[in-house]
Amino acid sequence: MPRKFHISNLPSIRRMPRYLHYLRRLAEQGHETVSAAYIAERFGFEPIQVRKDLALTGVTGRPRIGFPVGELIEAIVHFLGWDDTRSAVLVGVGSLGRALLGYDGFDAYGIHIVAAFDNDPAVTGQTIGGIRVRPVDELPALARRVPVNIGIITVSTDAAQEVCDLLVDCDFHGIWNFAPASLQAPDHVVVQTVDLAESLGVLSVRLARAFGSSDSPTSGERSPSA
Amino acid sequence: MPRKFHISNLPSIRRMPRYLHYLRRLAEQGHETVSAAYIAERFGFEPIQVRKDLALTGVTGRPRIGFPVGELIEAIVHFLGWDDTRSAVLVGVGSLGRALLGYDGFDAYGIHIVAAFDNDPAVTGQTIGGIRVRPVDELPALARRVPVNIGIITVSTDAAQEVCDLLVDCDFHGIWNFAPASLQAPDHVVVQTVDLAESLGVLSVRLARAFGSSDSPTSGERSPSA
DNA sequence: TAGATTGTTAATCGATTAACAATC
DNA sequence: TAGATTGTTAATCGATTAACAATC
Repeated sequence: MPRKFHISNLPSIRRMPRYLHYLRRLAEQGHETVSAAYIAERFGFEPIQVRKDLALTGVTGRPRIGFPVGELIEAIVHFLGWDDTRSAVLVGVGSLGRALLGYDGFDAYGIHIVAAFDNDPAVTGQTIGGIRVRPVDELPALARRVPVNIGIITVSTDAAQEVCDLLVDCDFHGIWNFAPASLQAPDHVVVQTVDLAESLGVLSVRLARAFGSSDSPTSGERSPSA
Repeated sequence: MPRKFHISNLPSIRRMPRYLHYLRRLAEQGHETVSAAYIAERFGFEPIQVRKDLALTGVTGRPRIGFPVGELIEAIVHFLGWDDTRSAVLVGVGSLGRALLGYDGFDAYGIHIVAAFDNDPAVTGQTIGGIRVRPVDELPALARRVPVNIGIITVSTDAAQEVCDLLVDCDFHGIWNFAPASLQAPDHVVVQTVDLAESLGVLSVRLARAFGSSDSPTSGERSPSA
């Protein structure tokens, strides 16, 4: 038994949403079947990788024909657990929290935001994206009343760990974290961080390797509004 | 020569910003040295992995003592290219674009936003985070006047590819994409996508594996503001 | 000194890619 | 039928982990 819970096929899982997005477009365009090579071409992958990934969904293709687009879409949605909605609360209604609350597409990703919390009295009471913002101290009561799976953390770095602890205390199963902080939580809680610093780090290193270090002095023009 | 530009050590690169963040906190707390085991403990990594990662920065530790915190911080910043600012423009001033414009910490990540663009007349002319929003058709002229490395795409999925093409035409080197779309760009352009769908997919699969499928019906309580 | 911690060299592990028989 | 495309089995590749001598 592994000491730590270990997910295999993580790279494949990551690719699934991209396949799904593309397959939906193909379906709209009337494609009923698609070959692995065709999909691979679109993403710059090897066809064998696409076949291996799609095999995880349980859908089988037919030689000469390819894979059934509709079945694949359904199977990937199921594979990702997106056909099974989990409810979520959002904590931290700053500009990012506001942006997430305003996005009405999360239901397609199996997430339904049922409440939002913030401690700033200037924000509580407001309704954003149909969700009323409440003071954070009302969170435990709501979590007791309604089974909520997921907590979305969009507070500042300083407050993130504290909010994380609160969510853990309230028996949340998963945390979707947007604060640039490495949260510490018990092993049984799934913490998924969207780390912009990581993304910018990779972008920066890739740029440096492709083009050498930056060749554009920032000094050229200040913020043009100044 | 590899057909596709291939980055090695990508997993290590991804971990660097987390090390950096933690090391800075240690420095604030007065730590002058730190062992790989101590860092590993914090993140749940194996000490050898931390040693391997840190070795990439060129900093060498001393047996019995550990690694010099200050040197590590400097070396990681340099490794990530964050000591060398690249200028960027942002296209798409919706709620997410607004949130990014309002964030003043990007300079620490080697990015300086010099301009923002949108086609909505209700938005152009506004100043957000000290940046005036201009019509998109002014982008090429600005790109000619000021050397800009990076384009940040925060438009809708539908418009993302079009904006990407525009940035490519304007000789941008890198694209930081927040639209949930797999952009197609020439190989010499570095495209880094922040894919919330990917993140939600991984979160969802990890939750399903840890807890089985969702056990909380969404129906329990509607949006409480209703 | 003794022992903790490093850097290096080797072993393991998982993911990607290759090869190819099966089959529509 | 002929040939494109699949699923499977094997090989390669890169990343992680283990082992251990060097050293502060």
